[in-house]
Amino acid sequence: MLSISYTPHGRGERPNPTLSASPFAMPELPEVETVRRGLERRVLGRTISAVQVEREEMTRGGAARFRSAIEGARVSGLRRKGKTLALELSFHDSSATPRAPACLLVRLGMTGQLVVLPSSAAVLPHTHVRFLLDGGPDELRYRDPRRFGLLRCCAMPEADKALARLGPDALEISLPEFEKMLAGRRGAIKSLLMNQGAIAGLGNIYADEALFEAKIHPETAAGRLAKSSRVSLHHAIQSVLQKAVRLQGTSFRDYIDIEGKPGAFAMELRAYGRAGEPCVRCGGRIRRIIVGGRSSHYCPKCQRRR
DNA sequence: GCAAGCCTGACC
DNA sequence: GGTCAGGCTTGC
Repeated sequence: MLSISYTPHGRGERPNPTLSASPFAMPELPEVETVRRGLERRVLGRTISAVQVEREEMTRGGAARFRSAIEGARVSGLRRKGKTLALELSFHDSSATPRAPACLLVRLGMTGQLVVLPSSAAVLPHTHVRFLLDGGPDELRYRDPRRFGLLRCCAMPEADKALARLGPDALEISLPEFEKMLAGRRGAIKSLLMNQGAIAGLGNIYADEALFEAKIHPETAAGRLAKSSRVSLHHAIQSVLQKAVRLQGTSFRDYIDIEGKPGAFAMELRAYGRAGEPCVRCGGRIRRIIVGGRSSHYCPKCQRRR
């Protein structure tokens, strides 16, 4: 089994105790970055010779249009902003009507997976689109049991516009940008971190982890964070995401290796999903509350409200 | 019935 | 600029 990408459940890896409550690790920025790197190795520079749409509504705008917009394209670039992947498509056909560069935007939602497999491999349930590469022998498949994901093929300017609607990437945002983003915001910091238009890439899991690292209560008004808290939160976001990018890379390698090492998926979550457990820092009890309609996990003792 | 990410619409 | 609720889907 050759998977170029992030897949929540590999074959042969042991379930990770810290994730046992929620079997699917949601694709947030680190998982999407892992997918991007995998695609860079396996798909960049290759030509999508045919597209097979198994489920029309995944393509927005219709299967026929989707197919004709992509077939014959070479994957000339792979970008990521936040949790959105952009496959840049170029055409070098000799036809009378040359086609302008286009872009395939992919959002994995909750359970989306992009996988490169031999075309002969069994097609798993919930596989919605298959992209045949260079006329075979393998293909890129999009699979998404819950179908919260999005595939959209559009012209380049339109794709840029869509990406511009996202806030700065959470791995790239500078401290001044981050502070500007916080300024004047009266809502809960947790909600703001999950607002993709403000900062792109954080989901529920890493938002909780970053707030835990920075010792900030999730309901703190974003614009009222002290300078020291702004600095430590900015730093926590970067370090939590960087660590996760490293670990997902590891999990990916172990996934293709059937003998994957135990703990391959061990993203050590210190707050998320640990309600009722002792805080690893102070021994307090991790609490779960709802902030902005989302479950939030924090330590009431070391993440004090201010 | 709940959880996830993201959208939309209602409302202040 | 905010919040809140509802809807989508599936597996636990």
